[in-house]
Amino acid sequence: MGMGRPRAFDADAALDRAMDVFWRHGYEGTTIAQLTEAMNINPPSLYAAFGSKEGLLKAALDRYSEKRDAWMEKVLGASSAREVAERFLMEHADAQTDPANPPGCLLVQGGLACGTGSENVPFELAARRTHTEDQLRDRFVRAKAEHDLGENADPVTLARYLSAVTSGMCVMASSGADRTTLREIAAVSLKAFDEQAKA
Amino acid sequence: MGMGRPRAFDADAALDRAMDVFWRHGYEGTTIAQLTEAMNINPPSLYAAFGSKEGLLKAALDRYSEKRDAWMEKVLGASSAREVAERFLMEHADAQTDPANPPGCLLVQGGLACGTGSENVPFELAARRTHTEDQLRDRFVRAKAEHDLGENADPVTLARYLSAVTSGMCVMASSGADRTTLREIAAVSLKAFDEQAKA
DNA sequence: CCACATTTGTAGCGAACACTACAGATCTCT
DNA sequence: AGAGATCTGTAGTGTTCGCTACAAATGTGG
Repeated sequence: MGMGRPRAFDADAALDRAMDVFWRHGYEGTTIAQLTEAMNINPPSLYAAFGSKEGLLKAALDRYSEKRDAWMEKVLGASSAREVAERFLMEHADAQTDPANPPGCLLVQGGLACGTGSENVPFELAARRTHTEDQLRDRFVRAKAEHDLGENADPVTLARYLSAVTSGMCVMASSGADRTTLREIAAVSLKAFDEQAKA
Repeated sequence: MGMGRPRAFDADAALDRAMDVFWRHGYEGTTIAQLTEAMNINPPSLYAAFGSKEGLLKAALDRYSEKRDAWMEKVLGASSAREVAERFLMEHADAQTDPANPPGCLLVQGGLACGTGSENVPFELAARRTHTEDQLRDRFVRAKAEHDLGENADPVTLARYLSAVTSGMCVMASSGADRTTLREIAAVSLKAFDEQAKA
């Protein structure tokens, strides 16, 4: 008995293309048509190889996790906890703005949705988040004028930092983090503020 | 000439219901059917009052911003920058876990999508984020055993904090934050780590 | 060369989506 | 009371979604 016609595309290369699409548009914002076009295959090939749209996402996440684990090994291999933290944060900043990939991280962006016809919704949301950030910044500008903040403290950076932390808390809250957990994060964040504020 | 039949529902109350649905399922994950059921009206009433699904979201965001502005006024009214930061962070922790609302913040959750049939995708993503957090925690447990971290430093809290910051950076990166901005956030975050680590 | 197994492309399936036509109901104003 | 205006509920519209039936194409083993 024969072994059947061989697959005419490279599954790993196709997965990389799919990962990029999911990363850019989120799981729900991605359509099968976008995926098949990016992967250069037809729907039956996709379903034969990955089972379903969700199966394809999981395969893409597995591939993403492989790269991430290799990267984490480098981070965790630092000789001190302090350097682990520094590498983790800085490498994240670089990875999330790497022009070779869509912005952000697949594990967060995958849950976002920017489907066709509602691309301006994320824009609208971002604008309103920025508004809060601006309010904080203005307050810190005033504080600096009142010598309530150090000479080298930057109101823009402080406001951005607080905004980033609360956005991160959002992500964790949506994953089920409880109030105690979020308060602990807030308490630790405040220490960074104290250090930065007296600069 | 007459003024027409009066509206049979309270627009503000309906808006609150819509806000809850958007908050819980994200914009794209929300269907008109879910909205009309929650608002207790029929599609034509929704479209007559708000124009479109996106128009309804904007109206809900406006209503959300009103409440948020009132809340921010309280925060910004603190007498010192330090207390502004503390209130901002702590009130966020509480607001995002307020059982009266869905978890998180509408301005972030609104961009998420948990449509019917893919509720497990956010779950899958969260599990993989937790994996990274666990790797960090284990590394910090080791660091503590090696007296590389203070006696009172909590590996779980430190790992959670770093995870929250990087998730927040994701949200900002997806809104267009550049590398320099993210590195500044990372640098500030590191100061909190230092303070916490020597505890 | 001939069964057999698997992939590929075309074409289209049922379901769900955002949205609306239409007719009857309910108001205000004269 | 009657005319004009707006809302309400029913029942759809066309489109797009994830997914698949089917037949032709392409491989292997006997």
